[in-house]
Amino acid sequence: MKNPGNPLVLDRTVYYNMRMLGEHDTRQRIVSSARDLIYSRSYAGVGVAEICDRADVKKGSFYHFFPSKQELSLAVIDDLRVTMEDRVLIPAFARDLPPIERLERFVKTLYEFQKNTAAEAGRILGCPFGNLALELATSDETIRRKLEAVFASIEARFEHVLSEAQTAGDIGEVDVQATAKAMLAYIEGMLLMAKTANDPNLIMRLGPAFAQIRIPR
Amino acid sequence: MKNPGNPLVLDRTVYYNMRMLGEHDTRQRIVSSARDLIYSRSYAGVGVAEICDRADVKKGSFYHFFPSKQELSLAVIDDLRVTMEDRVLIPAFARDLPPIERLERFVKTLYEFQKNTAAEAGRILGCPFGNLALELATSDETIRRKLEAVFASIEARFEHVLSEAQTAGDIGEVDVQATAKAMLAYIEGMLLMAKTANDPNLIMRLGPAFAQIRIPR
DNA sequence: CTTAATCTTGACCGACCGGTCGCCTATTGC
DNA sequence: GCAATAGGCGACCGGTCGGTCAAGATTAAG
Repeated sequence: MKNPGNPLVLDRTVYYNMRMLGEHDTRQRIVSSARDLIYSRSYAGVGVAEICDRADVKKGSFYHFFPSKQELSLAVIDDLRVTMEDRVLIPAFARDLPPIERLERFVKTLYEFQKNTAAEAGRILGCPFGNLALELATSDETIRRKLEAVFASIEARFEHVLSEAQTAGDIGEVDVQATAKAMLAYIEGMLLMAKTANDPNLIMRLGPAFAQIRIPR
Repeated sequence: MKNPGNPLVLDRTVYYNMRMLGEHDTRQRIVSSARDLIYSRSYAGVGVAEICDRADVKKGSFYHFFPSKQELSLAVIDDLRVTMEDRVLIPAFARDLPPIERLERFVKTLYEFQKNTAAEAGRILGCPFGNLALELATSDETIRRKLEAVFASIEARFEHVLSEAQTAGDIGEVDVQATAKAMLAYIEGMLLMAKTANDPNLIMRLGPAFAQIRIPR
Protein backbone atom coordinates (compact mmCIF):
# COMPACT_ATOMS: atom_id res chain seq x y z
CA MET A 1 0.00 0.00 0.00
CA LYS A 2 1.37 3.38 -0.97
CA ASN A 3 -0.22 5.19 1.95
CA PRO A 4 0.38 3.18 5.12
CA GLY A 5 -0.84 6.05 7.36
CA ASN A 6 -3.16 5.48 10.26
CA PRO A 7 -5.77 3.16 8.77
CA LEU A 8 -9.40 4.17 9.04
CA VAL A 9 -12.03 1.52 9.53
CA LEU A 10 -13.27 2.05 6.00
CA ASP A 11 -9.77 1.58 4.63
CA ARG A 12 -9.36 -1.57 6.61
CA THR A 13 -12.63 -2.94 5.31
CA VAL A 14 -11.79 -2.17 1.72
CA TYR A 15 -8.37 -3.66 2.13
CA TYR A 16 -9.82 -6.68 3.83
CA ASN A 17 -12.28 -7.19 1.00
CA MET A 18 -9.49 -6.90 -1.50
CA ARG A 19 -7.50 -9.41 0.40
CA MET A 20 -10.43 -11.76 0.54
CA LEU A 21 -10.94 -11.26 -3.15
CA GLY A 22 -7.25 -11.85 -3.74
CA GLU A 23 -7.21 -14.93 -1.59
CA HIS A 24 -10.15 -16.45 -3.35
CA ASP A 25 -9.32 -15.08 -6.75
CA THR A 26 -7.06 -17.93 -7.78
CA ARG A 27 -9.50 -20.43 -6.42
CA GLN A 28 -12.37 -18.80 -8.23
CA ARG A 29 -10.41 -18.65 -11.48
CA ILE A 30 -9.86 -22.39 -11.19
CA VAL A 31 -13.55 -23.02 -10.53
CA SER A 32 -14.66 -20.79 -13.41
CA SER A 33 -12.21 -22.39 -15.79
CA ALA A 34 -13.27 -25.88 -14.77
CA ARG A 35 -16.94 -24.89 -14.94
CA ASP A 36 -16.64 -23.63 -18.51
CA LEU A 37 -14.55 -26.54 -19.73
CA ILE A 38 -16.53 -29.29 -18.06
CA TYR A 39 -19.86 -27.79 -19.02
CA SER A 40 -18.85 -27.50 -22.64
CA ARG A 41 -17.28 -30.95 -22.84
CA SER A 42 -17.55 -33.47 -19.99
CA TYR A 43 -15.96 -34.39 -16.69
CA ALA A 44 -13.60 -37.05 -18.02
CA GLY A 45 -13.03 -35.10 -21.21
CA VAL A 46 -11.23 -32.31 -19.37
CA GLY A 47 -7.92 -32.74 -17.57
CA VAL A 48 -6.56 -30.89 -14.57
CA ALA A 49 -3.71 -29.55 -16.70
CA GLU A 50 -6.08 -27.90 -19.17
CA ILE A 51 -8.15 -26.41 -16.37
CA CYS A 52 -4.99 -24.91 -14.88
CA ASP A 53 -3.77 -23.55 -18.21
CA ARG A 54 -7.03 -21.75 -18.82
CA ALA A 55 -7.05 -20.34 -15.29
CA ASP A 56 -3.39 -19.34 -15.63
CA VAL A 57 -2.52 -21.35 -12.56
CA LYS A 58 0.16 -23.94 -12.08
CA LYS A 59 -0.82 -27.44 -11.19
CA GLY A 60 0.92 -27.20 -7.84
CA SER A 61 -1.32 -24.27 -6.92
CA PHE A 62 -4.37 -26.17 -8.01
CA TYR A 63 -3.67 -28.88 -5.47
CA HIS A 64 -3.16 -26.25 -2.82
CA PHE A 65 -6.85 -25.32 -3.15
CA PHE A 66 -8.40 -28.65 -4.06
CA PRO A 67 -7.35 -32.06 -2.78
CA SER A 68 -8.62 -33.75 -5.91
CA LYS A 69 -10.39 -33.27 -9.22
CA GLN A 70 -13.50 -34.70 -7.61
CA GLU A 71 -13.50 -32.04 -4.88
CA LEU A 72 -13.14 -29.41 -7.55
CA SER A 73 -16.14 -30.75 -9.38
CA LEU A 74 -18.23 -30.39 -6.22
CA ALA A 75 -17.26 -26.71 -6.12
CA VAL A 76 -18.10 -26.46 -9.82
CA ILE A 77 -21.56 -27.85 -9.16
CA ASP A 78 -22.10 -25.24 -6.44
CA ASP A 79 -21.00 -22.53 -8.81
CA LEU A 80 -23.32 -23.76 -11.53
CA ARG A 81 -26.15 -23.92 -9.06
CA VAL A 82 -25.73 -20.23 -8.23
CA THR A 83 -25.56 -19.33 -11.91
CA MET A 84 -28.75 -21.24 -12.67
CA GLU A 85 -30.53 -19.66 -9.73
CA ASP A 86 -29.57 -16.15 -10.76
CA ARG A 87 -30.06 -16.42 -14.46
CA VAL A 88 -33.00 -18.79 -14.79
CA LEU A 89 -34.89 -19.76 -11.67
CA ILE A 90 -35.16 -16.44 -9.84
CA PRO A 91 -36.23 -14.41 -12.90
CA ALA A 92 -38.69 -17.10 -13.97
CA PHE A 93 -40.39 -17.58 -10.62
CA ALA A 94 -40.72 -13.94 -9.61
CA ARG A 95 -44.12 -13.44 -8.06
CA ASP A 96 -45.33 -10.83 -10.51
CA LEU A 97 -47.27 -13.45 -12.45
CA PRO A 98 -49.87 -16.07 -11.54
CA PRO A 99 -48.35 -19.50 -10.81
CA ILE A 100 -49.02 -21.27 -14.08
CA GLU A 101 -47.73 -18.34 -16.10
CA ARG A 102 -44.52 -18.51 -14.09
CA LEU A 103 -44.06 -22.06 -15.32
CA GLU A 104 -44.51 -20.87 -18.88
CA ARG A 105 -42.05 -18.05 -18.28
CA PHE A 106 -39.58 -20.60 -16.93
CA VAL A 107 -39.46 -22.27 -20.33
CA LYS A 108 -38.71 -18.92 -21.90
CA THR A 109 -35.90 -18.00 -19.52
CA LEU A 110 -34.45 -21.45 -19.97
CA TYR A 111 -34.57 -21.00 -23.71
CA GLU A 112 -32.85 -17.63 -23.47
CA PHE A 113 -30.15 -19.05 -21.25
CA GLN A 114 -29.50 -21.96 -23.58
CA LYS A 115 -29.51 -19.71 -26.63
CA ASN A 116 -27.00 -17.37 -25.03
CA THR A 117 -24.61 -20.05 -23.84
CA ALA A 118 -24.96 -21.74 -27.24
CA ALA A 119 -23.90 -18.48 -28.89
CA GLU A 120 -20.84 -18.31 -26.66
CA ALA A 121 -19.84 -21.96 -26.85
CA GLY A 122 -20.77 -22.56 -30.49
CA ARG A 123 -23.04 -25.43 -29.47
CA ILE A 124 -25.99 -25.87 -27.19
CA LEU A 125 -24.73 -27.37 -23.95
CA GLY A 126 -27.94 -28.52 -22.27
CA CYS A 127 -28.29 -28.89 -18.52
CA PRO A 128 -24.93 -28.98 -16.72
CA PHE A 129 -26.42 -31.09 -13.93
CA GLY A 130 -28.01 -33.55 -16.30
CA ASN A 131 -24.75 -33.84 -18.22
CA LEU A 132 -22.78 -34.67 -15.11
CA ALA A 133 -25.49 -36.90 -13.73
CA LEU A 134 -25.56 -39.23 -16.72
CA GLU A 135 -21.79 -39.34 -16.93
CA LEU A 136 -21.01 -39.92 -13.29
CA ALA A 137 -24.08 -41.27 -11.49
CA THR A 138 -22.87 -44.86 -11.79
CA SER A 139 -19.24 -44.25 -10.91
CA ASP A 140 -19.10 -41.46 -8.31
CA GLU A 141 -21.53 -41.75 -5.45
CA THR A 142 -20.58 -38.40 -3.88
CA ILE A 143 -21.24 -36.44 -7.03
CA ARG A 144 -24.39 -38.45 -7.68
CA ARG A 145 -25.81 -37.46 -4.30
CA LYS A 146 -24.88 -33.83 -4.78
CA LEU A 147 -26.66 -33.73 -8.12
CA GLU A 148 -29.65 -35.46 -6.59
CA ALA A 149 -29.80 -32.59 -4.08
CA VAL A 150 -29.61 -30.01 -6.87
CA PHE A 151 -32.50 -31.68 -8.63
CA ALA A 152 -34.46 -31.80 -5.39
CA SER A 153 -34.06 -28.05 -4.91
CA ILE A 154 -35.34 -27.36 -8.41
CA GLU A 155 -38.25 -29.73 -7.86
CA ALA A 156 -39.03 -27.81 -4.69
CA ARG A 157 -39.58 -24.67 -6.74
CA PHE A 158 -41.95 -26.48 -9.07
CA GLU A 159 -43.74 -27.98 -6.10
CA HIS A 160 -44.20 -24.59 -4.53
CA VAL A 161 -45.67 -23.00 -7.62
CA LEU A 162 -47.93 -26.02 -8.18
CA SER A 163 -49.22 -25.77 -4.64
CA GLU A 164 -49.99 -22.13 -5.18
CA ALA A 165 -51.82 -22.93 -8.38
CA GLN A 166 -53.80 -25.60 -6.61
CA THR A 167 -54.74 -23.27 -3.77
CA ALA A 168 -55.81 -20.66 -6.30
CA GLY A 169 -57.99 -23.29 -7.94
CA ASP A 170 -56.12 -23.03 -11.24
CA ILE A 171 -55.53 -26.76 -11.47
CA GLY A 172 -57.38 -29.83 -10.29
CA GLU A 173 -56.23 -32.35 -7.74
CA VAL A 174 -52.76 -33.56 -8.60
CA ASP A 175 -49.88 -35.32 -6.89
CA VAL A 176 -47.83 -32.17 -6.45
CA GLN A 177 -44.55 -33.90 -5.65
CA ALA A 178 -44.79 -36.36 -8.51
CA THR A 179 -45.89 -33.66 -10.92
CA ALA A 180 -42.94 -31.49 -9.97
CA LYS A 181 -40.61 -34.44 -10.53
CA ALA A 182 -42.25 -35.14 -13.88
CA MET A 183 -41.83 -31.51 -14.90
CA LEU A 184 -38.13 -31.57 -14.10
CA ALA A 185 -37.82 -34.84 -15.99
CA TYR A 186 -39.45 -33.25 -19.01
CA ILE A 187 -37.11 -30.28 -18.82
CA GLU A 188 -34.07 -32.54 -18.58
CA GLY A 189 -35.31 -34.60 -21.50
CA MET A 190 -35.94 -31.51 -23.62
CA LEU A 191 -32.44 -30.27 -22.94
CA LEU A 192 -31.00 -33.68 -23.74
CA MET A 193 -32.79 -33.73 -27.07
CA ALA A 194 -31.86 -30.12 -27.80
CA LYS A 195 -28.22 -30.82 -27.06
CA THR A 196 -28.23 -33.95 -29.21
CA ALA A 197 -29.82 -32.09 -32.10
CA ASN A 198 -27.68 -29.03 -31.34
CA ASP A 199 -30.80 -26.92 -31.69
CA PRO A 200 -32.01 -24.56 -28.96
CA ASN A 201 -35.31 -24.03 -30.80
CA LEU A 202 -36.42 -27.48 -29.68
CA ILE A 203 -37.04 -25.91 -26.29
CA MET A 204 -39.61 -23.54 -27.73
CA ARG A 205 -41.11 -26.29 -29.86
CA LEU A 206 -41.53 -28.77 -27.01
CA GLY A 207 -42.13 -26.11 -24.37
CA PRO A 208 -45.91 -25.92 -24.66
CA ALA A 209 -46.36 -29.37 -23.13
CA PHE A 210 -44.37 -28.49 -20.01
CA ALA A 211 -46.93 -26.62 -17.93
CA GLN A 212 -49.60 -29.15 -18.92
CA ILE A 213 -47.94 -32.06 -17.20
CA ARG A 214 -50.03 -33.61 -14.45
CA ILE A 215 -49.67 -36.70 -12.31
CA PRO A 216 -53.05 -37.41 -10.70
CA ARG A 217 -53.26 -38.06 -7.00
CA MET B 1 -12.25 -80.00 -41.45
CA LYS B 2 -12.19 -83.65 -40.58
CA ASN B 3 -14.40 -84.63 -43.49
CA PRO B 4 -13.32 -82.69 -46.55
CA GLY B 5 -15.35 -84.92 -48.91
CA ASN B 6 -17.38 -83.54 -51.79
CA PRO B 7 -19.22 -80.66 -50.14
CA LEU B 8 -22.98 -80.50 -50.57
CA VAL B 9 -24.63 -77.14 -50.84
CA LEU B 10 -26.22 -77.60 -47.44
CA ASP B 11 -22.89 -78.49 -45.91
CA ARG B 12 -21.30 -75.53 -47.51
CA THR B 13 -24.01 -73.29 -46.11
CA VAL B 14 -23.73 -74.70 -42.64
CA TYR B 15 -19.99 -74.49 -42.78
CA TYR B 16 -20.15 -71.01 -44.15
CA ASN B 17 -22.44 -69.94 -41.34
CA MET B 18 -20.17 -71.52 -38.80
CA ARG B 19 -17.22 -69.89 -40.39
CA MET B 20 -19.04 -66.59 -40.40
CA LEU B 21 -19.96 -67.10 -36.79
CA GLY B 22 -16.38 -67.96 -35.95
CA GLU B 23 -15.06 -65.03 -37.87
CA HIS B 24 -17.40 -62.65 -36.12
CA ASP B 25 -17.26 -64.27 -32.75
CA THR B 26 -14.20 -62.39 -31.56
CA ARG B 27 -15.58 -59.19 -32.98
CA GLN B 28 -18.91 -59.77 -31.29
CA ARG B 29 -17.24 -60.53 -27.98
CA ILE B 30 -15.46 -57.21 -28.23
CA VAL B 31 -18.70 -55.39 -29.01
CA SER B 32 -20.59 -57.10 -26.20
CA SER B 33 -17.85 -56.39 -23.71
CA ALA B 34 -17.65 -52.76 -24.75
CA ARG B 35 -21.43 -52.46 -24.70
CA ASP B 36 -21.70 -53.73 -21.15
CA LEU B 37 -18.82 -51.68 -19.83
CA ILE B 38 -19.71 -48.43 -21.55
CA TYR B 39 -23.39 -48.75 -20.72
CA SER B 40 -22.66 -49.33 -17.07
CA ARG B 41 -20.04 -46.60 -16.80
CA SER B 42 -19.35 -44.15 -19.64
CA TYR B 43 -17.43 -43.84 -22.88
CA ALA B 44 -14.38 -42.10 -21.45
CA GLY B 45 -14.59 -44.11 -18.27
CA VAL B 46 -13.76 -47.35 -20.05
CA GLY B 47 -10.44 -48.05 -21.72
CA VAL B 48 -9.64 -50.29 -24.67
CA ALA B 49 -7.48 -52.48 -22.45
CA GLU B 50 -10.34 -53.24 -20.08
CA ILE B 51 -12.69 -53.95 -22.96
CA CYS B 52 -10.18 -56.42 -24.35
CA ASP B 53 -9.60 -58.10 -20.98
CA ARG B 54 -13.30 -58.70 -20.50
CA ALA B 55 -13.67 -60.02 -24.03
CA ASP B 56 -10.57 -62.20 -23.55
CA VAL B 57 -8.96 -60.64 -26.59
CA LYS B 58 -5.53 -59.11 -26.93
CA LYS B 59 -5.24 -55.50 -27.85
CA GLY B 60 -3.51 -56.34 -31.11
CA SER B 61 -6.56 -58.33 -32.17
CA PHE B 62 -8.87 -55.51 -31.17
CA TYR B 63 -7.24 -53.18 -33.68
CA HIS B 64 -7.54 -55.87 -36.31
CA PHE B 65 -11.33 -55.51 -36.13
CA PHE B 66 -11.72 -51.85 -35.24
CA PRO B 67 -9.55 -48.99 -36.47
CA SER B 68 -10.33 -46.93 -33.37
CA LYS B 69 -12.27 -46.78 -30.14
CA GLN B 70 -14.66 -44.41 -31.86
CA GLU B 71 -15.45 -46.94 -34.60
CA LEU B 72 -16.08 -49.54 -31.93
CA SER B 73 -18.54 -47.25 -30.22
CA LEU B 74 -20.50 -46.92 -33.44
CA ALA B 75 -20.81 -50.71 -33.51
CA VAL B 76 -21.82 -50.64 -29.86
CA ILE B 77 -24.61 -48.19 -30.63
CA ASP B 78 -25.88 -50.48 -33.38
CA ASP B 79 -25.82 -53.41 -30.99
CA LEU B 80 -27.70 -51.44 -28.34
CA ARG B 81 -30.24 -50.38 -30.91
CA VAL B 82 -31.03 -53.99 -31.75
CA THR B 83 -31.30 -54.88 -28.08
CA MET B 84 -33.70 -52.03 -27.40
CA GLU B 85 -35.80 -52.92 -30.41
CA ASP B 86 -36.09 -56.55 -29.39
CA ARG B 87 -36.60 -56.14 -25.69
CA VAL B 88 -38.60 -52.91 -25.46
CA LEU B 89 -39.95 -51.39 -28.65
CA ILE B 90 -41.22 -54.45 -30.50
CA PRO B 91 -43.01 -55.98 -27.49
CA ALA B 92 -44.50 -52.63 -26.50
CA PHE B 93 -45.82 -51.64 -29.90
CA ALA B 94 -47.29 -54.98 -30.94
CA ARG B 95 -50.62 -54.33 -32.64
CA ASP B 96 -52.71 -56.39 -30.23
CA LEU B 97 -53.74 -53.26 -28.35
CA PRO B 98 -55.28 -49.92 -29.34
CA PRO B 99 -52.69 -47.19 -30.01
CA ILE B 100 -52.86 -45.28 -26.73
CA GLU B 101 -52.67 -48.46 -24.69
CA ARG B 102 -49.52 -49.37 -26.58
CA LEU B 103 -47.96 -46.17 -25.32
CA GLU B 104 -48.91 -47.12 -21.79
CA ARG B 105 -47.49 -50.59 -22.31
CA PHE B 106 -44.27 -49.03 -23.56
CA VAL B 107 -43.73 -47.46 -20.14
CA LYS B 108 -44.18 -50.86 -18.56
CA THR B 109 -41.76 -52.68 -20.86
CA LEU B 110 -39.26 -49.89 -20.34
CA TYR B 111 -39.65 -50.27 -16.60
CA GLU B 112 -39.15 -54.02 -16.79
CA PHE B 113 -36.05 -53.58 -18.91
CA GLN B 114 -34.56 -51.03 -16.54
CA LYS B 115 -35.42 -53.12 -13.51
CA ASN B 116 -33.78 -56.18 -15.03
CA THR B 117 -30.59 -54.45 -16.11
CA ALA B 118 -30.49 -52.73 -12.72
CA ALA B 119 -30.63 -56.12 -11.04
CA GLU B 120 -27.71 -57.31 -13.18
CA ALA B 121 -25.58 -54.19 -12.93
CA GLY B 122 -26.40 -53.30 -9.34
CA ARG B 123 -27.55 -49.85 -10.39
CA ILE B 124 -30.09 -48.47 -12.79
CA LEU B 125 -28.30 -47.51 -15.98
CA GLY B 126 -30.88 -45.38 -17.77
CA CYS B 127 -30.96 -44.93 -21.53
CA PRO B 128 -27.70 -45.96 -23.21
CA PHE B 129 -28.30 -43.49 -26.03
CA GLY B 130 -29.08 -40.63 -23.71
CA ASN B 131 -25.99 -41.43 -21.66
CA LEU B 132 -23.73 -41.32 -24.70
CA ALA B 133 -25.51 -38.32 -26.16
CA LEU B 134 -24.90 -36.09 -23.17
CA GLU B 135 -21.32 -37.24 -22.82
CA LEU B 136 -20.27 -36.97 -26.43
CA ALA B 137 -22.64 -34.68 -28.32
CA THR B 138 -20.33 -31.69 -27.97
CA SER B 139 -17.08 -33.48 -28.72
CA ASP B 140 -17.77 -36.16 -31.32
CA GLU B 141 -19.87 -35.12 -34.27
CA THR B 142 -20.02 -38.61 -35.82
CA ILE B 143 -21.40 -40.21 -32.70
CA ARG B 144 -23.73 -37.27 -32.16
CA ARG B 145 -25.26 -37.76 -35.60
CA LYS B 146 -25.60 -41.49 -35.09
CA LEU B 147 -27.44 -40.97 -31.82
CA GLU B 148 -29.63 -38.35 -33.45
CA ALA B 149 -30.63 -41.02 -35.97
CA VAL B 150 -31.41 -43.51 -33.20
CA PHE B 151 -33.65 -40.97 -31.53
CA ALA B 152 -35.34 -40.22 -34.84
CA SER B 153 -36.18 -43.89 -35.33
CA ILE B 154 -37.74 -44.09 -31.88
CA GLU B 155 -39.68 -40.91 -32.51
CA ALA B 156 -40.95 -42.47 -35.72
CA ARG B 157 -42.58 -45.24 -33.71
CA PHE B 158 -44.29 -42.74 -31.46
CA GLU B 159 -45.38 -40.76 -34.48
CA HIS B 160 -46.87 -43.80 -36.08
CA VAL B 161 -48.90 -44.80 -33.07
CA LEU B 162 -50.04 -41.22 -32.57
CA SER B 163 -51.22 -41.04 -36.16
CA GLU B 164 -53.18 -44.22 -35.66
CA ALA B 165 -54.75 -42.82 -32.52
CA GLN B 166 -55.67 -39.67 -34.35
CA THR B 167 -57.22 -41.58 -37.24
CA ALA B 168 -59.18 -43.67 -34.75
CA GLY B 169 -60.42 -40.46 -33.17
CA ASP B 170 -58.87 -41.28 -29.81
CA ILE B 171 -57.09 -37.96 -29.55
CA GLY B 172 -57.77 -34.44 -30.78
CA GLU B 173 -55.76 -32.48 -33.28
CA VAL B 174 -52.11 -32.48 -32.29
CA ASP B 175 -48.76 -31.79 -33.89
CA VAL B 176 -47.87 -35.46 -34.26
CA GLN B 177 -44.17 -34.91 -34.92
CA ALA B 178 -43.68 -32.48 -32.08
CA THR B 179 -45.71 -34.65 -29.72
CA ALA B 180 -43.60 -37.68 -30.59
CA LYS B 181 -40.45 -35.67 -29.92
CA ALA B 182 -41.89 -34.44 -26.64
CA MET B 183 -42.73 -37.99 -25.61
CA LEU B 184 -39.19 -39.17 -26.28
CA ALA B 185 -37.88 -36.18 -24.35
CA TYR B 186 -40.05 -37.11 -21.41
CA ILE B 187 -38.82 -40.70 -21.52
CA GLU B 188 -35.20 -39.58 -21.64
CA GLY B 189 -35.80 -37.20 -18.76
CA MET B 190 -37.49 -39.89 -16.68
CA LEU B 191 -34.58 -42.23 -17.25
CA LEU B 192 -32.12 -39.48 -16.37
CA MET B 193 -33.92 -38.82 -13.10
CA ALA B 194 -34.26 -42.52 -12.36
CA LYS B 195 -30.56 -43.07 -12.98
CA THR B 196 -29.61 -40.12 -10.80
CA ALA B 197 -31.83 -41.32 -7.98
CA ASN B 198 -30.79 -44.91 -8.69
CA ASP B 199 -34.46 -45.87 -8.46
CA PRO B 200 -36.29 -47.72 -11.24
CA ASN B 201 -39.63 -47.13 -9.53
CA LEU B 202 -39.50 -43.52 -10.66
CA ILE B 203 -40.47 -44.80 -14.09
CA MET B 204 -43.74 -46.16 -12.76
CA ARG B 205 -44.34 -43.07 -10.67
CA LEU B 206 -43.79 -40.61 -13.52
CA GLY B 207 -45.12 -42.93 -16.20
CA PRO B 208 -48.78 -41.85 -16.04
CA ALA B 209 -48.00 -38.45 -17.58
CA PHE B 210 -46.30 -39.97 -20.62
CA ALA B 211 -49.26 -40.89 -22.80
CA GLN B 212 -50.99 -37.62 -21.90
CA ILE B 213 -48.38 -35.43 -23.53
CA ARG B 214 -49.74 -33.29 -26.35
CA ILE B 215 -48.30 -30.52 -28.46
CA PRO B 216 -51.22 -28.73 -30.17
CA ARG B 217 -51.06 -28.09 -33.89
C1' DC C 1 12.02 -7.23 12.36
C1' DT C 2 10.63 -11.91 13.02
C1' DT C 3 7.76 -15.63 12.65
C1' DA C 4 4.36 -18.40 10.84
C1' DA C 5 1.00 -19.27 7.68
C1' DT C 6 -0.56 -18.87 3.01
C1' DC C 7 0.33 -19.10 -1.70
C1' DT C 8 3.08 -20.17 -5.83
C1' DT C 9 6.12 -22.69 -8.66
C1' DG C 10 8.12 -26.29 -11.66
C1' DA C 11 10.06 -30.56 -11.70
C1' DC C 12 8.65 -35.10 -11.08
C1' DC C 13 5.87 -39.66 -10.33
C1' DG C 14 3.81 -44.18 -11.73
C1' DA C 15 -0.22 -45.55 -14.12
C1' DC C 16 -2.81 -45.65 -17.86
C1' DC C 17 -4.39 -43.77 -22.36
C1' DG C 18 -5.33 -45.02 -27.47
C1' DG C 19 -2.79 -46.95 -30.93
C1' DT C 20 1.24 -49.49 -33.63
C1' DC C 21 4.14 -53.09 -35.14
C1' DG C 22 6.26 -57.38 -36.56
C1' DC C 23 5.79 -62.10 -35.98
C1' DC C 24 3.44 -66.36 -35.71
C1' DT C 25 -0.42 -69.51 -36.79
C1' DA C 26 -4.63 -71.17 -38.82
C1' DT C 27 -7.58 -71.22 -42.58
C1' DT C 28 -8.74 -70.18 -47.23
C1' DG C 29 -8.82 -70.58 -52.43
C1' DC C 30 -6.36 -72.44 -56.19
C1' DG D 1 0.70 -78.73 -51.85
C1' DC D 2 1.18 -73.87 -52.07
C1' DA D 3 0.50 -69.00 -51.72
C1' DA D 4 -2.32 -65.66 -49.84
C1' DT D 5 -4.96 -63.89 -46.38
C1' DA D 6 -7.22 -63.33 -41.89
C1' DG D 7 -6.73 -63.70 -37.22
C1' DG D 8 -4.18 -63.72 -32.94
C1' DC D 9 -0.45 -62.21 -30.14
C1' DG D 10 2.54 -59.48 -26.94
C1' DA D 11 5.89 -56.18 -26.62
C1' DC D 12 6.16 -51.47 -27.31
C1' DC D 13 5.18 -46.30 -28.41
C1' DG D 14 4.68 -41.26 -27.09
C1' DG D 15 1.51 -38.73 -24.60
C1' DT D 16 -1.50 -37.60 -20.98
C1' DC D 17 -3.75 -38.78 -16.72
C1' DG D 18 -4.41 -37.32 -11.65
C1' DG D 19 -1.48 -36.33 -8.14
C1' DT D 20 3.03 -35.22 -5.20
C1' DC D 21 6.73 -32.67 -3.30
C1' DA D 22 10.24 -29.51 -1.65
C1' DA D 23 11.64 -25.15 -1.88
C1' DG D 24 10.83 -20.23 -2.75
C1' DA D 25 7.90 -16.04 -2.57
C1' DT D 26 4.41 -13.35 -0.35
C1' DT D 27 1.67 -11.85 3.21
C1' DA D 28 -0.45 -11.03 7.98
C1' DA D 29 0.29 -10.79 12.81
C1' DG D 30 2.95 -9.91 17.00
